Amino acid sequence: MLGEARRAAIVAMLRATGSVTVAELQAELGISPMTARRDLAELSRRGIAHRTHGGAVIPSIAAHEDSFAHRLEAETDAKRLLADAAVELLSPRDAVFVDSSTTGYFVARRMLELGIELTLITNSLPVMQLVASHAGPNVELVSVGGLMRRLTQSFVGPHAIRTIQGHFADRAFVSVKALTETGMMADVDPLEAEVKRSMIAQANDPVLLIDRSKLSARGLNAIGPVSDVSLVIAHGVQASDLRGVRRLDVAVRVVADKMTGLAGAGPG
Amino acid sequence: MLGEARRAAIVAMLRATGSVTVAELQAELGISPMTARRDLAELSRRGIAHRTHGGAVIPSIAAHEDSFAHRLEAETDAKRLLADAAVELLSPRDAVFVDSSTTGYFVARRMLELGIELTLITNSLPVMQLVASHAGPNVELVSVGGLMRRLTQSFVGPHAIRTIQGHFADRAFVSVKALTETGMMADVDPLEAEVKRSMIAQANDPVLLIDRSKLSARGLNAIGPVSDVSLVIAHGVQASDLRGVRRLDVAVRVVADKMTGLAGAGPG
DNA sequence: TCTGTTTTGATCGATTACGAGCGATTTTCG
DNA sequence: CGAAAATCGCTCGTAATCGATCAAAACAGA
Repeated sequence: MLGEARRAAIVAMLRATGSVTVAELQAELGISPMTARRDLAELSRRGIAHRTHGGAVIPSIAAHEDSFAHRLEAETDAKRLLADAAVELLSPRDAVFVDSSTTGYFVARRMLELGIELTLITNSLPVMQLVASHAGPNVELVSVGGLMRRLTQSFVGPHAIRTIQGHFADRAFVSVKALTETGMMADVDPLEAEVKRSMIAQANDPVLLIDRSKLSARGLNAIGPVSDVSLVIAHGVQASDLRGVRRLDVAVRVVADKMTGLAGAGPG
Repeated sequence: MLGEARRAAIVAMLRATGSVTVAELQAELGISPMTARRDLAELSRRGIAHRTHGGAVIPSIAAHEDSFAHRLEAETDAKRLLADAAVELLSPRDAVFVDSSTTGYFVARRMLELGIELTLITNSLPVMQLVASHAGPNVELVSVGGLMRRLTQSFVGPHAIRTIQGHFADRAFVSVKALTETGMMADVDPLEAEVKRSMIAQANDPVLLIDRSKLSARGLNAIGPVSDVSLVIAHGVQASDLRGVRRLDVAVRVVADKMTGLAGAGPG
């Protein structure tokens, strides 16, 4: 039996029941456990199967990879540091845009912890929940309306844009999926990209927050040149990663881990 | 059984009933209590489940226990009956306004329980949370934006109005604080009243849901005559209470408690 | 046939999942 | 409020699984 045909059979079994075990493959296809593992590894690499101990499941079962809850777990320290740096910029009674990134969620949480009096404008449902349940009475919340995106728990679309354009804010805290070498900000979802673009446009001092994980991903939908923001706060990136930012002469602040040195490279 | 498949099964049980216990998992899946606990801990880490003593619940239910439970506990039976009657009016693919009343919350929950495919347009944060965590993929959610009112966990103001006016819906389910003898609907908060008025205006078949508790209160801010809605569904009211409604010749359906005979037919 | 490449199978130390024991904690109930 | 019951989760032993590595087999081209 040809390798590719065998893998196709494995895919068929996966689709049928939602999962396969190595032992099943051994019995069903007459192959050794090692070959079964190699095939599953290959299918996992292609994104067709999600490898687990003893076998594999179809990705949709374990697809929470990109869900909000799962993203919260990744790079938590970095986001906390970014949030700390971000809230330092705030003054009482500021109006602030916060987007639907997990980094934005951390920023909002830090704001509430410090009890700063301000107005929050967001398209993120988790941020709304946060404010509704944890905020003191001196925090105003404005929700951007629109259609809900399940994956990111956020609201997008024309109504969201119109509401954003109806507000002027002192600052915006935005995080993007990708930052190219030419200094373009981009995101995977076009509607989400539009929201971020509008927030940046409607804020006096838009701030871009990025950590290392953001630089590898490729975003397809351009948001705009990084020169649209007045400050970039970064964590865990190398100088070469910020080439595009430097080229456009945007102020950068790099936050460092706790004890290892201090923040504040570059103008800013 | 594969670990991930087992956890997927747990998630399915959670979604079906809203909660699971360790003992249930032990019986249903044939696993040890320790494994059940480990799975629940993992799902909790992913944000899919909220751990409790003896088992776990869906996160949003836990969240509501703090903020919303108090109002929800009042007149629960009445609201459930109203909700049952309300969802009977729905057809697949309807677009529906739901306001920020607790009755509206019950209606939304009943819709999701029945898995009806529809588009929900709401200004209620709890309803949004409900849809975000409980709804299947065939439910669309549109959030009305605007300023958050802490007391009712809802969004109001000009941006909310504009978003509502940008939509036409098949139905609207609205509950009001007061219904006068002359047939005027009213509410205590002017902004909230404005939202309800807009929802009624933008729906083909607006429906007013009222229980006895609504008739005693006095609302200061007029919403409009009850003749603006095409149907009133009431519970626990006496004929005299509905004088204003009858005067304006609006269709009324009175839902009765379980076994005591129904007005307007239909299963209660 | 010979030789080089690719695929498959077997070995084995390391890793991981699972279940049982048990003291600590929480809940229930008198 | 105190005691009993249930639940929790830490720890450890066992069993299954994993994947790196190397050898055998299948295959291709000269």
